Formats: sequence, structure tokens, C-alpha cells
Amino acid sequence: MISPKSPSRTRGPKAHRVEPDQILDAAERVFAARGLQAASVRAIAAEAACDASLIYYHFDSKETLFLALLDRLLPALHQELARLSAEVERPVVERLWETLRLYHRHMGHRAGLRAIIKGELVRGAEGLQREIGGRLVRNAEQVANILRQGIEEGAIRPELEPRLGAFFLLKTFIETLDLVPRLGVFLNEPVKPDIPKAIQSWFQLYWRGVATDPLTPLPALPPLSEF
Amino acid sequence: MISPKSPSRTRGPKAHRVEPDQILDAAERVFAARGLQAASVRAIAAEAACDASLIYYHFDSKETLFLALLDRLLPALHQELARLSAEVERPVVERLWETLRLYHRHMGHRAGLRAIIKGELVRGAEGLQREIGGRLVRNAEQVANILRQGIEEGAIRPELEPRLGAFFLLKTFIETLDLVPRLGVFLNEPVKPDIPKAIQSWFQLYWRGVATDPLTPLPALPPLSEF
DNA sequence: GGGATATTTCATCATGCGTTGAATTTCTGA
DNA sequence: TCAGAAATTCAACGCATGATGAAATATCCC
Repeated sequence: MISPKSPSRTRGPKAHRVEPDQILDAAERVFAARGLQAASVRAIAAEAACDASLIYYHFDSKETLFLALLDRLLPALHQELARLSAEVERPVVERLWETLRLYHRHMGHRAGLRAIIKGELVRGAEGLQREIGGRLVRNAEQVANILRQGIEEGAIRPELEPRLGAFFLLKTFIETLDLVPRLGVFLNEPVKPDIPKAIQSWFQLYWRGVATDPLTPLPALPPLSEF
Repeated sequence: MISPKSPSRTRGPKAHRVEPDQILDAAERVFAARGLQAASVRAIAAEAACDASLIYYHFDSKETLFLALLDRLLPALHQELARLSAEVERPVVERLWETLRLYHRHMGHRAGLRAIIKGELVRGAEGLQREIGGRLVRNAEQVANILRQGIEEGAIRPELEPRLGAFFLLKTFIETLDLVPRLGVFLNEPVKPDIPKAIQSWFQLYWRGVATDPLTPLPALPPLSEF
């Protein structure tokens, strides 16, 4: 009976420890539901059903949390891209489409992550932007590699700067993911959002745009994953 | 001699009245230099060399200021697009390229405005986003119209949904404007940014992607304006 | 059992934000 | 000449934010 004041029973370890991953999950949910702006440390903590301070127990700062979020996603993506990049026997069209499928599988249902990637940053996050940019470029570089291989084997127009080509492919893909669900709101009329169709449409445009021989019909494209 | 306390001479009208337009200019400068996040009312006021309160004398709120910024740009763009849309005799390729030139002329040197358009918003600006989105869609609709005409006359693939096609064209254009200058930073190696080249590259890709007959060589493309 | 250690919350700080109301000065027009 | 309107600044409010240090509780190991 050392404690003189009423010993509140709220402090101390819970029955189930709040894992860092749970906090990251909560952060993603907040981002997706209310946008990056609203993703204050307190809001994330509320979503994770813990105190804001606990976030600082697991992460050095809010920026660290953001990066951790990215680093939870990117390694897997990187690895799968490396695999794709190594399948030199496979036609480049197929591999580029698989690239989109890959990105879609990893990011299609993660609007919060996309928001980070798109660079909607928090308060004057200069260092962060640099850090994020670097990570993303490393990813895009792999896609550029596939394009390079395509150029070498003559399937892709040699005028295309591969890094720029990778940027076009990925950026427009991500932006399309974010646009399509909001189209109805902007147009002020009900529009059934059909993301797979929009993505296919984008890929058709893209491939015709980069291919040396744009008139060869596309192979059958395996569908995007559903969520 | 009514004033009992030392009458500071700082208040009252200045020699040259601070016009609302000057405040908008200042806002654009702050956006461009330090990003939307840093564009606090105080920062804008400092750039405009006036007090923050004066901004509220001219504008109802910060959001109003943002919209005023857009409304200073969009009408001119809208009108020029309408003109382009009416030149039905002119080949669609040319008109689409002119569209990009138009956007480039109006927004190429206005990174701040692009930031607003891209939706990097301030604190929980839900209403704003809606308002901005509506204005932009009206603009994109004009480009979609050109695409529709192209489909009717058989120059553009009929599978292309015109609104989506307009989105692809404009969005990637804007994103390219913002990417190219930063590429060197991300790649950690000096890269001479060549925006016109990147934009041309994009347009070549795009036109091949949407044209019914992608192999017809592009006409000579008038250069983008220099800044 | 008891001390070290890990986990959690509480209370608080300083800061910056958007905004407002009042005070002050200059300009205008009757 | 003088009243009122216009333009400008000052001082402050309330609030949300990122972050910190200390306190409290649970768990584990010897």
C-alpha cells in the first residue's frame, strides 16, 4: 500500500501488448479514411486504442512511423519485382502487366500508403520527402530495367528513356487508382467505379505507346486481384 | 491630441494599397518555394509584406484565398480550351498538343498552383477538395470533348473512354512537370532537367496509345513556351 | 518474494495555426 | 472642415499538434 493517491488501474501493460504492427495498421486505416492531413499522432493512437505516448515508445517520431509503414511494404514488392526482372525469357508485355498486377496487389487496397507515396506530406517534412523519394526511385528503377530489356530485344521503342517510361507507367497507375472511386463525386452524377477496367485501359494505352509494334494485339491479361 | 498612449505610426493605409492580387501572388510564391504545408496565413502575409489580418480583410478565409487563386487561372484556360475545342477542322493530334502547350503556358511556371490542383491540401479541407475537384473536372471535360471528336472522325480508338483519356493526358502531364526537376535529387546524381523533352516524350507515348493509326508519324510539334 | 524490466498512461510543454475585434491611421467627399 | 469610409496593424483567443518525463502497473527471472 505504498501508493498514496487512488491507484488508477489504467496504466501498465495490457492483456495483449500493442504491437508496432498494430499501430502501423491503425495509421493506414486513418490515412485511408480521413486523409494524411488528419493523421495526427493522437488520431492514430485512438484508432489503435492506445495512448499517443505509446506510439513514441515504439517509434522515434511520427516520421519514423511513416517510413516504417513504407518499409513494411517495399521489401516484398522489391523482391517480387526482382524476380520479374529476372524472367528474361518472358515477353516484356507480360512482365509489364505483371508489374501492374504486383503493384495492385500490394497497394490497391491501401489508400493510406498511396497517399504517403504520392507525397501528400506532413508539416514541412523535407527530410521525409527525400527519404521516401529515394526508396521509391529504387523501386521504379527495377521497372526501368524491364523497359531496358525490352528496348534491347527490340520490343520497345529505343527513344523511350526507361526511367521516364517507368515513371509514366507507375504514376498514372497510382493516380488512376485514386481517381476512379472519386469520379462520381466530382462529376456530380453516379458513376459505377470500375478500377480494373480503367487500369486495363491505361495499360492498353501505355503498351501501344511504348511498343515498337503497337498493332500486335495484347496477349490475354490475367485479371487484377479482387479485394 | 486625443490619443493618450504613444501613437504608433504603423497602422493605417500604406502609400500603396496592398491589392488582393498581390496577396495571391505572394501565396503562389510561398507555395512554390516551400510547399503547400508551409503556406500558413502568416507566411503568406510575410511574403506579401503585410499583416496576417489584412488577408482576412480581403478574403473571407484561407479556403477562399485558395479558390480565388484557382479562379484567377481557370477562366482564361477554360476560354482558350473552348476555342481549341471549336476548331473542328484542325487535326485532333494538333489540338491535343496545343492543349498541353496551353496548360504548360498557364501552369508550367506555377508550381504552387499545381500543388493546389494536385490536391495536396491543408487541414481537413474536405469542402475545398470538392470545390476544387468540380472546377477541374469542368476543365478536363473540355479535353474529353476533343477526344470525343477524335473518336467520331475515326482518328482515336473508340474503346477509349474520353473522360479517362483526358485524365491520363492531363494528370501525367502535370506530374511530369513536378517530377523532372526533382529527379536529380532522388537519383542522387546530377541530371539535367529537360522538361520540354519529357513532355514531348509523354505526348508521343500518349498519341501512339490513343490513335487508331499509331504509326502515322506525328506532325511537327510547336515548342512549349520558355520561362 | 522481490527486484529488474517492459509496457502503458497521464499530465504537461511549447509551438504554430486560423481567426477575430478593436485600435489606429489615411483618404475622400460633401 | 470634418464625418465617415477604407486600409492597415496589434493583441489576443482557442485549439490542435508533436513531443517529453514521470508515474503506474504487469511480467519475468533469480
